[in-house]
Amino acid sequence: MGYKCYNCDEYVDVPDFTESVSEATICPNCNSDLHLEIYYRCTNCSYYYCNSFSNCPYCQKPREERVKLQEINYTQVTTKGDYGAALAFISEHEILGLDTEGNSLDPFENELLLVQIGDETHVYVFDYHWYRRLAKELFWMDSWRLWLLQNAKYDYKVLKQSLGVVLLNVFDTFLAERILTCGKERRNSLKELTEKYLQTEMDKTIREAFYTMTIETFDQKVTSEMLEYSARDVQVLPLIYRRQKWELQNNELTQLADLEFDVCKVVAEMELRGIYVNVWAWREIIVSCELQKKQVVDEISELLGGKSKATLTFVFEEPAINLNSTKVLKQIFSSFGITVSSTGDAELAKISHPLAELLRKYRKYEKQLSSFGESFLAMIRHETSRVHPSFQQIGADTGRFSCNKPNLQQIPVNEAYRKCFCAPQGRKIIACDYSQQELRILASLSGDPKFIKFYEDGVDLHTATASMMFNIPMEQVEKDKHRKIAKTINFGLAYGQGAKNLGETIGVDEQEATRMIDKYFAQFTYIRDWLEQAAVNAQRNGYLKTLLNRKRFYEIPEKWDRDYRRIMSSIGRKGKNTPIQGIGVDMIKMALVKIHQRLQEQKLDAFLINVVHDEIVVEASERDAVKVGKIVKEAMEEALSL
DNA sequence: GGGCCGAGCCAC
DNA sequence: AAACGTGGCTCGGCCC
Repeated sequence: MGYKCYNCDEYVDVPDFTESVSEATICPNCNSDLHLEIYYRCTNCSYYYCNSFSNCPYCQKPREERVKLQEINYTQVTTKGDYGAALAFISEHEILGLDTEGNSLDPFENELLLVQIGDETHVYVFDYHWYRRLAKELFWMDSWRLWLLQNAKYDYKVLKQSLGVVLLNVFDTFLAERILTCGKERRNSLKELTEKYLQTEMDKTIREAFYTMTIETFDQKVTSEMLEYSARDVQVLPLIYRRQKWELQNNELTQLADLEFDVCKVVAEMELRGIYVNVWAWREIIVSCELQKKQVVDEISELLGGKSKATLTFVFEEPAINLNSTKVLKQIFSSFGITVSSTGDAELAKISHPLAELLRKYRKYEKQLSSFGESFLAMIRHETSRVHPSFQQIGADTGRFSCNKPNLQQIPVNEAYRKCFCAPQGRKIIACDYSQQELRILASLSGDPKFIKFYEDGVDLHTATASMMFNIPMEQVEKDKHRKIAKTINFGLAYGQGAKNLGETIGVDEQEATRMIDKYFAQFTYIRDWLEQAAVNAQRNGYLKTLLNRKRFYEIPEKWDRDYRRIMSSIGRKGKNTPIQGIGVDMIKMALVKIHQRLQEQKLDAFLINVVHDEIVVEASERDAVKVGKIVKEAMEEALSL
């Protein structure tokens, strides 16, 4: 690939001119910047080229000029005439941008101030005088209309919460961009999308003015500038949509995008519903934790008190020593003549000193009290008496959800905590998870006949693996010896775990662990080969795909990078894991959509409340619980075949 | 006093 | 030298 310097017309050869090129290259002739980030993609042959060509260098098709934003053309609906014109305009268009403005990002506190609807030619802005009427008279759920939104989850929640309106077909430019660039730097804001696709600057600071307003002060405070910028947010949506749609089609990602857009609505509903927490039971855990923590702290004080002031001066400094500080802990250990590189649990376990043991206990209670203590309860909303977490639908680059405020995907497995997530009076919780989902995916992807047979025969997988590895009959497999090793390897597999780490987990040296791994792979050659091939593909191609074509990019370092080997081996491990995790994601997301649809179709008193990677949680009335359980099970099983 | 980052630890 | 994938939360500690 080559291009001309825009300054001196020198022709420069550049190895790979791709979408991801962002840094400017210097022209060897005149030293001016070549601005590689300005690129065009041929609409005929998909070839990328820079702005020094007026025709595609590959197929000669004339360059398609960048979309120029027209002057913003908007109407604030203030009269019946405006309203009528707006409704007529909307009913004529099957693809429309949609956005809302309010005074809070929290849908429970948000006061809806504006609803903007339109396309690149015209935007109608509805304020509180009109949007309620609009909500009644506009058929939002028209199945023939596609709503374009940036971060549809938010507006879906706001519209449902404020106006009781539900959107049917959505295209989310935020999610579309995430799908197109997964693994690359995240630049998904409307401002960044506008810069990328439309080469236009967008000022988002005006938005902040809405946060200072209420419906009462709206009429006095609103300015034409604010209206104009709210309209601008909608104007750009159809333009961005067209380019993203084209990119999605080219990458065979349309099906995946449609799935994610469906999931988006499910997630919005899930966040609005929230999940019930038994506050009383939760507080019981806190109280018992505090008691036990106090005991441990007392024991530690006693232990440290025995040291003389001379060697432990820092211990007696005010305020009392901070056991949460790793710096202080290291000092304390050194005063006992123990040097530690880390104060993590694995290190502490190796130290045979009463302090280490006490600290491990202290850590446990401290973690429970800080992350899962009163701060968790503070997130319960008084409006619903439930916690309403925020799910990031493609939070991880593998496609997995992430979750925060609170993160319901990291509740301790401890029964006491899990029991707190119960159903309110007269309702039931239904939770289903895939059994050994990722291992089964690996078995299927690799096609390993021995592994698959284990599953078909329904034997205990880890025992069978051990029997095969050590060449002994199943009956002779010892649980704490052979099976434990097999189980650890099975789980470490999908992550690309190495000998050193395996050795530490099962308590043997690195050499011995290497032998174990060799024995394992000697039996399961298909798995060995598949994992190796996945790693190579990731390193060679710079991306990997799942069965639904979900694509994750890897940034391949330059060969001369001094971290080249480290980064490449990391990409290899990610490559082994990504298809496995990613296919798990495809499955659970398909199941979510199916469950949501069927619960609605059958008008059951039930709704989704949580999803934890391979587990789906539904809350249902006692009356419908059995039916709902069946639906969840069936939907999850159907997704298995993808 | 807020932003940022690493350490440590919770989950799958 | 590191060598286990994907996240979020809280804390200490450093910087401005």
